[in-house]
Amino acid sequence: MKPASREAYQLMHDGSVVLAQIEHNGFRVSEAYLNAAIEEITVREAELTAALKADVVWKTWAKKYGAASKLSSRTQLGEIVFGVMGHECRYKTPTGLYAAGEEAFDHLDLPFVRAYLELANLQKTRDTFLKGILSESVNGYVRPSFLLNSVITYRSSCRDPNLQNVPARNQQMSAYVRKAFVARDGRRIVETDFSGVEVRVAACYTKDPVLIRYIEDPTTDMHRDTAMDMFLLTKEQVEETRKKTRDCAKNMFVFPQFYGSVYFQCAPQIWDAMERRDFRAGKDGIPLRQHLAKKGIKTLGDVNAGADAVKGTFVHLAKKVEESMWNDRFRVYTDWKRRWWDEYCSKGYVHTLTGFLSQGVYRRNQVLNTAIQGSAFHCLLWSLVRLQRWLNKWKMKTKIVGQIHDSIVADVHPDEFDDYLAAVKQIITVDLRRHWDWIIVPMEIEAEASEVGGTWYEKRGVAEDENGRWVYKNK
DNA sequence: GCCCACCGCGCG
DNA sequence: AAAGCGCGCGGTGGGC
Repeated sequence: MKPASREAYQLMHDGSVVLAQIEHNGFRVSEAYLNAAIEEITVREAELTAALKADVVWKTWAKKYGAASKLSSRTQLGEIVFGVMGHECRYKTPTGLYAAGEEAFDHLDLPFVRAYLELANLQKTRDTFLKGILSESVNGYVRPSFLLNSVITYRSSCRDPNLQNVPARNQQMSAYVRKAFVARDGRRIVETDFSGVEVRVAACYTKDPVLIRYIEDPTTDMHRDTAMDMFLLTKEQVEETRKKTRDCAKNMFVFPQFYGSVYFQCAPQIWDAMERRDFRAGKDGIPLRQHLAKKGIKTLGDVNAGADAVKGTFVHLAKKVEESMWNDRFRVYTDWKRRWWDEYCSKGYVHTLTGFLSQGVYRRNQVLNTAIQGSAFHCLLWSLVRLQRWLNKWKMKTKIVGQIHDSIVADVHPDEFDDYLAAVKQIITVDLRRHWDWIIVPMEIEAEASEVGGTWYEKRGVAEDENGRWVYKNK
């Protein structure tokens, strides 16, 4: 860890102080709720376990492992499904075992495995999250440790409990866990996020004009454009199926590509998602795989090592999309990647825009990512320091209770609600840009809030009305 | 009983 | 041929 400028050191110092304040504040949790939820899952676990053990697959399992049979063993699951039952194995672990994570079964349609994964998900919910939070609760508050000195990119980490991996994407999991986090009496949970801060910071490093345009012009959308290329759809067809096609392009292609993934890794997951989640060519369109078939793309194609992408396969299309993304659309970004990597190779280190030194042995993708990830977090950290000082200055009742890489969670007093959100907005969209002149794109926030006395699960989007009041968005 | 590497999976 | 960034946590399986 090396803050290489006085300013960088100051940020670590001030950041440590504000994170300590957040730890001291603590996040309120409901122990009664946690106990009830744990109990509920345990009942469902028994039912699901019984159903699995009545399945014919379990007979096969017992034949192979006998008394050593263990339903919770992924190693055994992989051996049964791929080894004994002989289903096609697409992924191996680095040590040569059958990979048995969820994506290893994406191409299969086995009821036993579906039920197995549902059970595993419930157990994760209970054992990692609900029990983990409960065991850290003291008098109804958890006080996680935020670390600023442990992460290679100069981000923070969080532990005991980790507030930075609380379920959000899966509805059931999210509901189970986030309902445990409650506002203090008479307060509202408020969460404010930087929108797309890593992409914005990447634009600051690379100065790619196309990326900057995507950020500045709200009528453009790089994920939509990528979905059009990837699925051979019109803009309207993508918009009509936005939640599926556009978000798939975003999460399974664009983001992985920014992290340094490659087409033959992205393609299989997208190909499976298309079928599994019933993607269509427009609102009342035909299934996407049929649509692609009409355009001459009938199969996934060979994604194994050394395979050539054959024309007329989806892998080939993904390869073309990748080439146009990096050689054409984001040409300047690509040039930056080459220069950044060359600089690291010749000097053995790089400096971040926020004044930190990244030195050590890195792979290419790590070097390209480290500075961007760190600087993006430093935008949040600097804002957090400013926000806490503002709360102190005006002796506000509101307390910051957590931080999740690019978002701030607070227990906000209703009297302070509008002022608090106005302050966050001012700090992030105006003050931050004044403080760092390397920020050459706008910064924006999104805000969500619960009702008074609500939970972290109940938060809904809020926006500023013409009178400066922050109200719930449509419905 | 403890330690450790590996794996899978939650988040940004 | 290539092989997605950064974390924390719990379980398995092997070893002592």
